[in-house]
Amino acid sequence: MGRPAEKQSERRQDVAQAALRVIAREGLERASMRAIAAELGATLGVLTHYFPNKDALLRLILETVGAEIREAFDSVPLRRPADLHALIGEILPVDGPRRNLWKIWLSFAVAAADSPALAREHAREYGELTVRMAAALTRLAPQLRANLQVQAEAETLICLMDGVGLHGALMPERMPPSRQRAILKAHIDALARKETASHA
Amino acid sequence: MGRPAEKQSERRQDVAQAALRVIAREGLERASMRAIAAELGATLGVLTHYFPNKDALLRLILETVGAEIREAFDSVPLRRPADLHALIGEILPVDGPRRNLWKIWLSFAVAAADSPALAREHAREYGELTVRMAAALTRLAPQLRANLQVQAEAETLICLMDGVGLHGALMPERMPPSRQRAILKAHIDALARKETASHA
DNA sequence: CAAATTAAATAACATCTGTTGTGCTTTTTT
DNA sequence: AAAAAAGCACAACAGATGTTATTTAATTTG
Repeated sequence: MGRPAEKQSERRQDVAQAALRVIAREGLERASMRAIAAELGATLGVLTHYFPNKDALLRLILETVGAEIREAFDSVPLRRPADLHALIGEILPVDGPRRNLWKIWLSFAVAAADSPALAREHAREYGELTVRMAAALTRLAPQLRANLQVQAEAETLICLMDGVGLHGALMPERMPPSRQRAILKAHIDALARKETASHA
Repeated sequence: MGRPAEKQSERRQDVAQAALRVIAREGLERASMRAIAAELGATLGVLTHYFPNKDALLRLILETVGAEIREAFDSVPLRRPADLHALIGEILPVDGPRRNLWKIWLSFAVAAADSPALAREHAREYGELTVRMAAALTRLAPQLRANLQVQAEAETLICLMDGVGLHGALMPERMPPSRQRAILKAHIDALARKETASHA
């Protein structure tokens, strides 16, 4: 009863999936209504029937991508600090599908800068990711550095992932999967290193 | 004599600056030829006279932004590790102009994913940044961690900056300047901490 | 089975896009 | 001063875009 509870009549998702394929293949700016309809093997009528306008369609796509990222996050059980390696391996753009997901995600991030509606949705998704990351670090806290600031480290980790993901998705030659993993492994290992009590 | 040495007849730069203002204000996708011409207080004739097509104009803009970022990089003398704080303060999206620069930069990063011409220019700029960062760390090496891998740490630092910059530029409420600086300060301080000899 | 709702195709719209061509004015060159 | 070139405005183009009817077919409801 909390949320609007719009009915998601399957076909809406078909449209969203077709749109995702177009965006992944040709970019967000070339994902026109007609291109999406063609990808679906249908006509504009379908799109206009299920969505009041293009913005509504784009919002559903953003939500869909956000859900996929959240699922990837939740699919990894976090018991030991080393499990964070599996988590980042599940999320980073290490293969075609994941590169596409990142590409789309970043497209929306940029587009959201000029669209309040998208920006709201986008900020919400990031909020959920941060909460998840902070929860993960809290759960692992006993096995991490003693004086670790969970909230701050969660944000840092997300920023580092976004930076590596940005390079990995948009410049794969310069930032191949091996280097993506190496960078985040080094950072995570530093979190798990209990000996040093920092400078203070 | 190394580079093509195209003459940059001032007016070309005027066009580029007008385009930059439009992109900063309304986003890359809404930066049409006509919008740029209007911003310049002229007509389409000016643009078509100085540029063979829109792509050439966009490439000049990307190059201009890259030059600004490089200048910011070079404006900070790096003698002590703490100077890195000043460097990141000079580059990160901590105020309006710099947020705009990042927004434009990220727009091009995403657009480059579907435009080979832009991608080449973009990769070149990133190459130069990485070289600069690696050179900076090499210069500071004697005052940093003993077993520090310069190239790897330079890439990590750039990724972290890009991640923080992405959040700072596109979601300023969630990533204000203070937090941007805090995140990078923590990372840089860890590089400068000489005591710990790591795990090996 | 009839009526009503849903699904989808088709066509038309006004607007915006990058590009091209033409002509006028100013500046530079010879 | 004559000739040439550069700078730029203006108009027109073909095509794409989101949106809005209008119609026809399929499905559900009574």
